[in-house]
Amino acid sequence: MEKEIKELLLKGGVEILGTQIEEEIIQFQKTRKDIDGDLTLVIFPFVKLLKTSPLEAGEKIGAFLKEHLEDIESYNVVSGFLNFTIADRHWLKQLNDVSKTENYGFRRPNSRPMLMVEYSSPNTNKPLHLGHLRNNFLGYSVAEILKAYGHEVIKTQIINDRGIHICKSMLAWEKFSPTDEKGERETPVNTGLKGDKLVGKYYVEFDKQLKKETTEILSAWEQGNFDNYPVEVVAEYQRLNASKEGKDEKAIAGIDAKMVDLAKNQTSLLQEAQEMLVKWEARDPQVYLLWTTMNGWVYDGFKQTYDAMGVDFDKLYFESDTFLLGKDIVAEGMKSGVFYQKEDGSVWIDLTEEGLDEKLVLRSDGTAVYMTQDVGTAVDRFHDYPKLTGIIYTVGNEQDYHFKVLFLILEKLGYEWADNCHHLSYGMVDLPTGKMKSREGTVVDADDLMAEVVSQAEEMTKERGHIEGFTTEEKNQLYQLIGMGGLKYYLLKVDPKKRMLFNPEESIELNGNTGPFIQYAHARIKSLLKKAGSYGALTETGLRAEEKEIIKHLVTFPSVVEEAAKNYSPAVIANYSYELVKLYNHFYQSVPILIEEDEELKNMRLVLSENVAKVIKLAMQLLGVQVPERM
RNA sequence: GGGCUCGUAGCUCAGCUGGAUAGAGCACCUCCCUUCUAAGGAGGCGGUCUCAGGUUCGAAUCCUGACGGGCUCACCA
Repeated sequence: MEKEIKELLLKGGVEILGTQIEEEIIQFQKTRKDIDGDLTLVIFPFVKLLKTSPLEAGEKIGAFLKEHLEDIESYNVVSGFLNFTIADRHWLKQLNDVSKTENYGFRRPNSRPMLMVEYSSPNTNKPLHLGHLRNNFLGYSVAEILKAYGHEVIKTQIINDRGIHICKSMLAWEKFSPTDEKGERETPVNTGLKGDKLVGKYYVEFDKQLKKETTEILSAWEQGNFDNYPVEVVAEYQRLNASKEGKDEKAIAGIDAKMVDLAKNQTSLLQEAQEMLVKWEARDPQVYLLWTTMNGWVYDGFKQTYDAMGVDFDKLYFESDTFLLGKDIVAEGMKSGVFYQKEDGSVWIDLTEEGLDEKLVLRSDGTAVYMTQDVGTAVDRFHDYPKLTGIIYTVGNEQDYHFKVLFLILEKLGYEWADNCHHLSYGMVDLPTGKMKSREGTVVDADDLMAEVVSQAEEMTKERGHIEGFTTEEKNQLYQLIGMGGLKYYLLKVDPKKRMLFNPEESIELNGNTGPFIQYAHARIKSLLKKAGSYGALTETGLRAEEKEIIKHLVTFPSVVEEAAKNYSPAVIANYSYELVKLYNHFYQSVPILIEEDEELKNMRLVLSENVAKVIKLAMQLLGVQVPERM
């Protein structure tokens, strides 16, 4: 309808208004609830053009449109707004269109260019936590949204499986894991622990032991005991110590931190970890075996968590395979003058013209930094997928600067796809008690949280569900579906870029703007349709305001999908769904359906209900939320 | 200090490229289950859209500045 009006105005502008109409001044909006009409055209922009009063201009335009469009039944002009009332048959036709289209709102698959969505990308030393849940749900959902918008999408993650931190947990396991009667150290099998949890435990253990050894060294130094330490370290310590003289508290704290670092580097533990890294890089068989084994544990553990989350990947990248990438690109970039070398051999890029800093891309010893790898990995991916046109990185907003620099470097290197790379930056998830801090043990573990939410769903369902005749398995599936649906919806309904508060109690709430609220509406419609049995097709009937409102909202779904895709925002979908369900619930409560005696009206209401259920299901699919037939 | 980002009801959040009297949920208070699933619906209470300027017929929305929160500015990853 909007399109038709727009075309008509563009074409007929000169004829009725005596002047050409520019497309930008044609602005539609929803008609206010308390005013008659289904669609509103804003008149103000025309006023200037016509040099008449808003009322006069509105009347003129209204009369013209009514004359040419038969679906416009009437119009009125209220203080600069032209409100149209549109014929019921128009809305019924729209409903019919929705009804005939199976995946309503979705574009033809693979009708748009290929994109890659990277998400999750965890550190193998740390079990997944609440923050990862937001990351995973977001990444997965955005991938689904982009698919629905027609893009071909590759879901991927890069697994951070190498580096000094990995050696830390390996070393701690070798040194501190108790052995059982068979002489075996702890494994997921003999402890019953999830692999990622077991490895995480030793990573924590490493830190604990490291801290202990560091403190010992520091206290030895304080007592003047410097045996066995390199002279330059001792000298540095004494220099730092002397520099404390006359400084304020803050400065002293800074110096203390430096002294801690100094001592830390002298610990046998850290030195052993570094030796291990060197061995790993040299592919030492023993270290490599240990590395493979422990990583295997982690992957098994992560797999369980991913399954519970309901996310998946089309392709995995491992940092151990990619950490050397990018160095040759730097070499090329040096030739073309994008990078430059300092006297000590380190390589940099100057981004000061862009308002950023100088950024290191190769250390003076020639080794790569994070940025180098990221450049290499990106280029590598475009080799792996020749059809690829862009990458979306789902990474927390603490890396905003990093990605800004990364994209700028890629652009300067002349990759035309750099423009299509996007950092899907999301805010941290806070707890009511404040920030999550692993040191303070305030991290919310992903597995624990999911289990909690599912058991909560079980409790609620037992209390008020309609699940007579369900098998145990069906019941468990339902609990899973409701619990996870609630959690996903809770984390996705907020604009990704905003920092959000995670309130454990609210996350398992079922009233209001929640997953179960939406799921419930779906189940209720399904139950209604089941009771109705078969029913006829749409015929020309009158429409109540409640029905018209639903249809109006239904038909915006395609543009909502588009908006969500363009903004990489599942929140847009969530809010749309919530609005739809509210409209439907209102209708359901105030309009008889099955007991309606007029068959045509009953049919129409059933078709309407069916399509609301359909769109709810499609929208929830985009969030990775499943909807039940009964609950 | 520089850069980025956020600031809307007691709390958690919507408000798209400027449009009519700023919306939901939670919490609190009233009502509604012999009509189809009440995990629902109807209503009430609650706002100087952080502040100050500016642009405009018109600003929560755009611009500038201030204030407040967060992130970031490593030869760490």
